[in-house]
Amino acid sequence: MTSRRPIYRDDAGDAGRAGALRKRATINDIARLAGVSKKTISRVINDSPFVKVETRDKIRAIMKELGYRPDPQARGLAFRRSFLIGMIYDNPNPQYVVNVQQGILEAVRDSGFELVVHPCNRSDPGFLEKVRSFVEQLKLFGVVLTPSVSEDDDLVAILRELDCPYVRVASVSLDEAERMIVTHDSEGAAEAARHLAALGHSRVAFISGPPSFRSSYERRRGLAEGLAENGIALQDRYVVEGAYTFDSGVDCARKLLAMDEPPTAIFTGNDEMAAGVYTAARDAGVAIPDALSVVGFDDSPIAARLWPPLTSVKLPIKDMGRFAAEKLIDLARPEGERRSRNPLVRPGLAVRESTNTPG
Amino acid sequence: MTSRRPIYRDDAGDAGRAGALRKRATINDIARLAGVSKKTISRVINDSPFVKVETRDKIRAIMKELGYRPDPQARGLAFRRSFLIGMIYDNPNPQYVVNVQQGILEAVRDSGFELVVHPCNRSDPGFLEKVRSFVEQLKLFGVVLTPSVSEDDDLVAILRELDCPYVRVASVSLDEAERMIVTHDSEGAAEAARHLAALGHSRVAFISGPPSFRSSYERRRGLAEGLAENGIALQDRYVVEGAYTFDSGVDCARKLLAMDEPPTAIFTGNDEMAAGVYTAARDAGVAIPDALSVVGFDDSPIAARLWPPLTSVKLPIKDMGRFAAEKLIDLARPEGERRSRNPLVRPGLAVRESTNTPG
DNA sequence: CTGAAAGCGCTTACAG
DNA sequence: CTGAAAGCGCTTACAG
Repeated sequence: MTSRRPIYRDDAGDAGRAGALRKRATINDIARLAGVSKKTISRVINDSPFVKVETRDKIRAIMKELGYRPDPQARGLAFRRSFLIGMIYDNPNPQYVVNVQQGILEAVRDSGFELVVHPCNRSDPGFLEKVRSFVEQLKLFGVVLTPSVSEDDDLVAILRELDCPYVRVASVSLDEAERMIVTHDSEGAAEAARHLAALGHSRVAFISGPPSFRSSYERRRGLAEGLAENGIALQDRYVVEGAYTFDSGVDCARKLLAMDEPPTAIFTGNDEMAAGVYTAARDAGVAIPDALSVVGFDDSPIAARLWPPLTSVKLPIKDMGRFAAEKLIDLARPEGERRSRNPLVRPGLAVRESTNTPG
Repeated sequence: MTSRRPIYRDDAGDAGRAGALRKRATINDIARLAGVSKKTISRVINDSPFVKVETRDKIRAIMKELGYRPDPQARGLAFRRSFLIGMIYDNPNPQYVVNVQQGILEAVRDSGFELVVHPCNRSDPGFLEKVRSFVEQLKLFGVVLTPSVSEDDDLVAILRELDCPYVRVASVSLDEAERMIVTHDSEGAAEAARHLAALGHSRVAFISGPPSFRSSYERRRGLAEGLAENGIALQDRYVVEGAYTFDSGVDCARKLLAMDEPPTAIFTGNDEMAAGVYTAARDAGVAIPDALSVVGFDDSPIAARLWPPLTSVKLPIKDMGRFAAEKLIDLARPEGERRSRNPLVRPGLAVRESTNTPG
């Protein structure tokens, strides 16, 4: 490659090359060619109805011919708003993060928007100010918030103050419908409970995520409700607090398995912790699923790669990201023209081989 | 939250509140307060040496007091370049993607740059034009390229043509040193080979990634060299082509295990395929590590969660991302002031429990 | 339906 | 070392 560099240098000098370094057309070029003012071009760019149809079509043709596309930076400066969508997250699970990103990117494709990612740390005392600065500096068009930052009302207050549109992804509704993607975690957990109850389990344990995540509470609630439907109580002694990490899963499972009357099934707040349960069970000589049933949450790639393959509650994470970004873009339309769809996000249960009748 | 909304509305009207919706200071405000022209402010912003020290300090103090920070959009428009760094990738492995992102974000923190992510599909015929459009529209400050897009010379040609700085992350050097982060994959593979040779394996197989990835070739080459050092040949019949996916790992391993004289050890191009080998081995009743040793590549989280825990070649992926972004930012400095570090990226071997002497 | 003027918040090119 | 003018490529507010 190195040797080729001069070639591009030369190309740069060659004004005859197709658009190589020839400057891109601007709104002024289009205006001149169309014989109208640049304000009219601006109207066409922004889909204003106040342009004669012939004028509009003529301008569009010229734009197309020159491959003209308005400069987002210049528009942004004049609009006082960029065309960037931010994803703000503080999530220990990378798989979750990429999936949401993929969803947002699908929604954003060919829309003229781009995605800026902004991880953060809620326990950092400067957290709120850093997010404020990020949003303010970039004059973000809007942001997508995922758990647990989506549950932070102080953060949301700042976004409102900055007049920055946002959509929150969370396990329960925390805001107006047009600003929420609700994931109904409790329903997924309830389904896991029904599955275990149907197999005959009554000593069911729960390893929760950290209390700073609303999902920890919702997943527990769903489990308790699903069990209750079948006349089974979720006993406090069978509920232990993990941290959504592999290691915490190992620790919690060790405690549960060391009990005098250990549970016959463990439901974990996510798959990472379920993987930890596998390790603890192996160390304790407890066979899955014959001596112990395990159900995870997320249905992440690891679920199918564990042995035995893990039964897990599945959330359409990528879709959630896409829906969130679509809502955000929708928020930009004049109120009358909003599509205002409220896509259904429902958890399901991916049943594999980690559950069986109680040993 | 909904009920609180009016509160912020009211706040907005309260000009007394600390900076709530008060407009942020601009270069003009600073100039007025400092009693100098905005050009001088601009000089301070851009660290020009042509400002009297007292003037500079006074201006800095005023900036600090008002919490002034120049508007990147306006600077970008004048500079004809944004302060956004792009990450362009086409990678089947989400874990790799997040790790590189994390590294870039570490480098970018507090630097005034932000990260825009741009996944793409190299097999899409419009691939090159889409990337061109992305870079051109956003007037990216620079881009980080990861495999396999980092190996695409046509893409690089476009970036040069657009005068967009870039840094390539790849398994071998493909460009000038200041534009490369070389990961030396072959060395990692050689180390895996030495480990297997030391255990006494001579029938060693390789499941490669797709040929469109340079790493597929480099990892094979390293394996062959490491074995050769120990007088062992990598036999063609033991080399099969996978696709860096779990399923391809299963398929390839099935073939290998069905041979008349199956290998006693399998080295895979990544951990995902190693997980596939585990599944195929279990189905075939082949015990790991006693009847079959397995070594993966990437040392991704899954490696430690498989059973038995997987021995794997470890690449400092996050560091690679950070180094790449640091180089990119460095490229912006005047040639004399570049720090021009060339950080060492070397693979290592994380030895776990998936390897043993040949059964 | 259309346009001339002013402005968004910065920098470049030139002059002193 | 410093500044007045012009410009980056768009939009807003106003006028017609």
